[in-house]
Amino acid sequence: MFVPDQVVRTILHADADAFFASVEQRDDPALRDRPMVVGKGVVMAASYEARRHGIQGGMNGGRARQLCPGLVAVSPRFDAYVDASRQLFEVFRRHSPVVEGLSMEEAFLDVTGLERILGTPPEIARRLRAEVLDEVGLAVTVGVARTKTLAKMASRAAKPDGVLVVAADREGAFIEPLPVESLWGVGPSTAKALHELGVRTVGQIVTMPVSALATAVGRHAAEHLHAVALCRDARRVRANRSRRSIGSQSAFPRGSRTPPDVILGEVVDRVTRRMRKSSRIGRTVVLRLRFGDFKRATRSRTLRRATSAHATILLAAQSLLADAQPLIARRGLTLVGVAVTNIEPAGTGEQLELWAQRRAERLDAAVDQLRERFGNAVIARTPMLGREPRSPFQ
DNA sequence: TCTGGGGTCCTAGGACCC
DNA sequence: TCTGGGGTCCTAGGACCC
Repeated sequence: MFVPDQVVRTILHADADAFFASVEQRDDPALRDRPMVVGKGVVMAASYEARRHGIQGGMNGGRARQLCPGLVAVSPRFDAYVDASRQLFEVFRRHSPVVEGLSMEEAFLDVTGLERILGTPPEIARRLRAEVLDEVGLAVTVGVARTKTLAKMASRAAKPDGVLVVAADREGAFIEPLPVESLWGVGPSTAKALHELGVRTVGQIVTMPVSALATAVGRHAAEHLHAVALCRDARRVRANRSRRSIGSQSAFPRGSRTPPDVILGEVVDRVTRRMRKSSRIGRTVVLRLRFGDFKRATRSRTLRRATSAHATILLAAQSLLADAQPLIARRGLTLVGVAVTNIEPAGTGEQLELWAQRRAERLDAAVDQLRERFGNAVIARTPMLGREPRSPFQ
């Protein structure tokens, strides 16, 4: 017999405010209380002082300077953000055994049943914020509610540097007046489709039959929207979610002099390095392209077995790029990316392979050093275990 | 002012199998 | 031999998020 989950859960959504920008302001007092952004070409993060001038993430740097002439732009320091993120999650994990990270700077925490150990949810939220500020030096906003969607929207509404608890009997009052585009998961396209139905607020979604919503946004999205607008969202906080893909991409101006296959090599290098570092292998290679008109296309190929070998993944990516050559010749190319999906942890056999690859990399580096010292003529590489790579395709 | 880099999830059609 | 239902896998595209 189906037994519904009757437990009323309490979920926290904790989100560091303007993360990259706040780390920069924390580390450089000269940047504090000033409109500043991280990223010189494109705004990757904007401080709240910059946001007051209308500057947003993703915006072009020139436009941002136009909006705020005194704007300071700094280059990103990813190592510092990775470090801050690690500290942030250490604090999160002290406040709940079930922490689901959504990005470097935000997570859901399931605090159901922790009242006698850690206190009431508002108390947990207050202490979590105080500890992050004290230990990491960053402001975190926390939303508390019964479901993920409500917790996420509560923290959004409480930003910056705030807490919002949505009590079970206040859920409708909180969510219904909000515009549809404030719903987590509703972007420009879905918002437009809803507006065309005359639906502007979350409350209005409830008044629409699901079938009418479905004609505009598809059945699955319609059912999801309807449920979420009624504050029904049974998704649990899931700890230990493993990643589904590892990718990298590189954008360049149209007509760039560097040939695409050179860029492809660099991109594959970054991807396979990260795969090996995290002991993951993957089976599907996805080539991402963006053309001169900024429209996008993907091409993918699934290999016989999962791998993280640079040569295999490069070969697959090169062959996909060759297939797309007619398209590229016609439309021009402005971005090349490679993602590997169907990711799994490397098993014993693959661990050996990874070990061999790392050894080969070290050997290559040693050979390069010798060549530098003694010149090319002296050093000859004998092919090791001279096995020709077989076609990776099915 | 032409728009970075890293991800997730869903859809839909075709191939293939039982 | 034909038809149908149900399932999985692969490929391509799109929406959305930080």
